[in-house]
Amino acid sequence: MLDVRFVCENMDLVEERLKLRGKQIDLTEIKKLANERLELLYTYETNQQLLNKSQNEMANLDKKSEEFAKKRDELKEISEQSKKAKTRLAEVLESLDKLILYIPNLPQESVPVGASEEDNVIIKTWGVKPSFNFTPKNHWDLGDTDYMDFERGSKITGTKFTVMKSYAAKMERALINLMLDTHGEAGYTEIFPPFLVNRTSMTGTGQLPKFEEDAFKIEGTDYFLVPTAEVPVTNLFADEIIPESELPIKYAAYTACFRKEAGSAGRDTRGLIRQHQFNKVELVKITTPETSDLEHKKLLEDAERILQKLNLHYRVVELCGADLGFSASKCFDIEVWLPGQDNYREISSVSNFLDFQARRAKIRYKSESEKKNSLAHTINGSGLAVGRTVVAIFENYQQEDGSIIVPEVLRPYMGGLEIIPSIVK
RNA sequence: GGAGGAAUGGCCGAGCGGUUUAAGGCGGCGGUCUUGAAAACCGUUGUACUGAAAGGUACCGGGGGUUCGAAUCCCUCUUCCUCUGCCA
Repeated sequence: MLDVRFVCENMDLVEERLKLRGKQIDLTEIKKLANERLELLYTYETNQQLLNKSQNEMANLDKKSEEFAKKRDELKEISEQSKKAKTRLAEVLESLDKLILYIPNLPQESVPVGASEEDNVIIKTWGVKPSFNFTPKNHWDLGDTDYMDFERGSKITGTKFTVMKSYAAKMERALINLMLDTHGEAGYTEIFPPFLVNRTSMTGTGQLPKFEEDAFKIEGTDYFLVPTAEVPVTNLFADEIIPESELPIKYAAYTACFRKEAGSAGRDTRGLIRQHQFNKVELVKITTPETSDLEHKKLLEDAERILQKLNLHYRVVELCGADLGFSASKCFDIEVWLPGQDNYREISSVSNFLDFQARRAKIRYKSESEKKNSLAHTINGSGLAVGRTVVAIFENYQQEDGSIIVPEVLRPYMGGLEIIPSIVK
């Protein structure tokens, strides 16, 4: 969330920056509540001071004296006023929280202006599109049903759940290991977190309260299925103060991810692209404000490395204001080339949140030079979405007969397998 | 799932409703002494809000209550430990 104080003192700037997201947001109610908070705080603290100062006096008075009774009644009056202010203060804070938690992060100044994803800016292209002397197939034509069983997935669970089988199942597992090993070599510590998180964690990283309809909730509990490993891993440091010497913290985590995909009904109905459950390896960094921009760019490179190892053609786009996620201040998407769809598709999203998540989750660090505590910066990115990587391999490495060449770097992870036999009839 | 016990500062550990301004110890930091170190001694020590500052307020697992006044009494929730049941 944004700093209430900053919002009140820079209302014009904040409104201007939020416009980059294509949204008009009214901040006057926030300012009103913030002022009331200060007034109440003053009333409460003045009364408390009076009460505290009377402590010794009361202790030393004869409990049966008239003076004691008189003083007691006097203090009772003050105490009641104090409690009233405190109650009202709690209400004001709650309303204030409610408002501020729904306000998205400010886009960084460098973020391109735009109205939709059409306005994202391509900043890099790596590799070349593979050429085929035949018409490349979709991954579902290459995989259905012996490698990817869409129908039985729907039967046992529901639509947008798929059963991975045989070499495709092995490839999911192999990719997870390849990704975790690669990131491990780059200095990321491996984390295997719980797949269920509580409401506080979901709020800390910004999935709640605004996007509850996107999350799967376990009935009868306050637990949510993780929509991304970002949630458990970033919240590892919630409510903690990290010594600066330990920064940057670099974590890599595999989890299954669960998303309701509310609002995207009718899109990507076929194939593995959009699923309610998918595997993902996520990279998370906690940094100081000074280094977050650099670490953001380095994290992008770490994610790109996987595609480079797999020799998959991709491009990097910087998201324009309108396409930016709620918590992000700046975001790069990596889009892999999918010949079967004749299109680039997002396979990784690498965001810098600055102190937006840190303020929500209370992730701080102790500065060595100044000996004070400050909010940390958080960064994360997919490294990569595993299911979509399988899609990319199937479509980019297909041969005319429908068999699929296993990328060399993946072979040691698949028992030396070189070719996935064709099941195309 | 059942039965007990516990929760106090970075850590350990005291704490009869009002000199608690949370004792004491350890650790950390600074200093004295020393060629250097150790030891000893002295000082210091968290977080948030508020304030220009001095300072003030709050925080003894969370929330509520009793009281002029709660770390202390009451209710409730959570977490951890021990024993026990079931279990990959």
